[in-house]
Amino acid sequence: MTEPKTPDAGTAAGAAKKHGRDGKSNATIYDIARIAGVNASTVSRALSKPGRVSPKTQKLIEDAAAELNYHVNPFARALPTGKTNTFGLIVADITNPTFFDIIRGAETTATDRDYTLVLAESAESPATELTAARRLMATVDGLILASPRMDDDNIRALARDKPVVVINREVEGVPCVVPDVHKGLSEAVRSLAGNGHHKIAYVAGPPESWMSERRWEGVQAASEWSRLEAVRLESTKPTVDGGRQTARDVRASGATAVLTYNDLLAIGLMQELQAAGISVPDQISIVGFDDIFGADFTTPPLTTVRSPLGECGAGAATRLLDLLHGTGEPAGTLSVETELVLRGSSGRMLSA
Amino acid sequence: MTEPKTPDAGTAAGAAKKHGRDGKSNATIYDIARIAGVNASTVSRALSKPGRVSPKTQKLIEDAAAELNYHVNPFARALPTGKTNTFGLIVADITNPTFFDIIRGAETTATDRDYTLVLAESAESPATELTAARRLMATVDGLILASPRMDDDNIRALARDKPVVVINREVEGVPCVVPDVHKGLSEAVRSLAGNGHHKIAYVAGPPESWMSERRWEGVQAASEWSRLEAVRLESTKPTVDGGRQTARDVRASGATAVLTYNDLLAIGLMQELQAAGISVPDQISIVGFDDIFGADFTTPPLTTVRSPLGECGAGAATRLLDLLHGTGEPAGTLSVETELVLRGSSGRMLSA
DNA sequence: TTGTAGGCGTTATCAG
DNA sequence: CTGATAACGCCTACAA
Repeated sequence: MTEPKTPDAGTAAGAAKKHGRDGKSNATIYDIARIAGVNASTVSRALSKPGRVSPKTQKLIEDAAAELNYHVNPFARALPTGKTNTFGLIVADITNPTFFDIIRGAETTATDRDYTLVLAESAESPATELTAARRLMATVDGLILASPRMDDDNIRALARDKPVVVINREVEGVPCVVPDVHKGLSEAVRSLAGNGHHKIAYVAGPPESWMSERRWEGVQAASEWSRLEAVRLESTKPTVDGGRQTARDVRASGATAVLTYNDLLAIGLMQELQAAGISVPDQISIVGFDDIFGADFTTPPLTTVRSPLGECGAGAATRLLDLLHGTGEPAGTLSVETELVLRGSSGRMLSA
Repeated sequence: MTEPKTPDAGTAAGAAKKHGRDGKSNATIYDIARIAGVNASTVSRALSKPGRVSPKTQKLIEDAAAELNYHVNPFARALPTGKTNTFGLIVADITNPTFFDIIRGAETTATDRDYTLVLAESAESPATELTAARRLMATVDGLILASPRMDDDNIRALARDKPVVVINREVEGVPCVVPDVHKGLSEAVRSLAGNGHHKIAYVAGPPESWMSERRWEGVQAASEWSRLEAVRLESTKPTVDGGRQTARDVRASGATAVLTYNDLLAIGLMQELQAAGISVPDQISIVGFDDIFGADFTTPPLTTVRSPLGECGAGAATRLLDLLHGTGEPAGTLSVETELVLRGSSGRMLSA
């Protein structure tokens, strides 16, 4: 407006240069202190807990900080306090789309509350999981375990160290977020019964899966209530491929409707059945579990019991952050509702 | 063997107790030093760079460390060195399954090489992206940007600070990992031409997407070569829903085959077209891009140009780690191959 | 080979 | 309200 300025006047680089910083290393509270003419500890106070410093020095310091483009060094901060504003999420299998939504939910609420998410996976191995957990424990303020495969004792041991929240499984003494199968499952079974089915099959997931057992129990309970016969079938792995492989057993079982441990199994099963010329749902009804991404891509689109995975991720993160901030229950299970999503893969049998 | 020991003798807790640690705070190199009867700096040496200490003291120290169940404090280590054994990955949209393979690839190679992956997303916003990047820069050794939306200059600025690798986009002076559209796209167009199509449409992605432009160029080039007419259509967002909304324009365009910026668009488009009673591929062929999870769930399964997303993630991570370790080129693009995955959604028109 | 001493950037505890 | 000063746990010259 008046006089020409040097090219970088007023910029952070300019300020840094002006104040003798080499621009490579970052500004520290000492640099700010020097410019603002106060002590470094005052700067620390002003920048961490606002209000404990006089308004004018506060402003002085903030200006200097802005000028230097100052950012706290998280490590230096973590050293005395132990806080990192970071939490870990360990999922059983990054490959499994079930976890996509969980990751998303957790990441979103993390950044919303100014936390950073660190991600790791266990590849379905209890040992790998424990290793990953131990590793993360050193760097994070808390940990979320999604469908953990390690045993309860290990989880409790971790939880003694730092806040831990478990998703998709109940562990005594540890805060958990678990979809309650009851509602969704009874809706599903009732729907099936209403469509004239008498015998249904449940295709189970991995034996280590806590949730698979809960779902089987739910199927049994609901079947009993609706006076249906329920049989249990095993699967090799909870994937599309695993689903394909169960087609044989499903047909042999004589069930006219099948519920699967998860959507992947359902999709594989449906593919295999259709390939064998069996019409879904005219000859057999299929109901999945979770409502993962892509469940509605199939023809017919998959009927499924939706687990609010995103909610679980977000809920667990919220729970953890509350724990970290002193609020929130130290333990207990947060139950989230499941619901039937009725699409095309289930319905009435076509009478031959 | 000789005398009765206390119940927890030999355990970490026992050792900690025996040596006066309260079991809450973690053991430090000083604790080890005391037990091993050496100086803390010797412990530091023994534990970080093996070989710079005599075999016997080395063993002494290692035993003490094991006894105390010692783990380095990453922050304390990071403070003097600046190294965190951590790198960041920022994806444009956690919602988009395209990125899950990338995340998986990066996570896997990260843990393989004993690094930890920190995840963040930009929600397709250049500003959010930059904020996230800045935030991560403070805590990580390097950064991977998957389909970044911010401009080249910002990326280069970040890259001046710490190693940065870009996926799905080319930025001058920054190491990149980019799928080369050429091969896959020419295969696709040739296949279409071979099936008697004369006019094809390209449904573009977001204007900020560098990759969308490359794909359009690729479509044009391949079309020219095969003497096809190519028209470009815009989309609102690169999602299933966005795909549905383009159905109208696609029909109006008069094209008999359409390539889309990504699979999500293709799936949405196919759903909408089929809902309108148009048969795929009998009346119109659809080819997606990427081959995301679920692309083969549709009926007919989606023909698509596969981008090796997992490879990109892994490649970028490897590249980054090499950079971090002094090996590897400082810049230049690593090109990975695309290929046509011929499934059911493309083919010959059914002559009316 | 090993010990000594200083520093990395913040926070916290005291005085003043 | 603000200024010294001592941790926090580890690394790294430098010296012995």
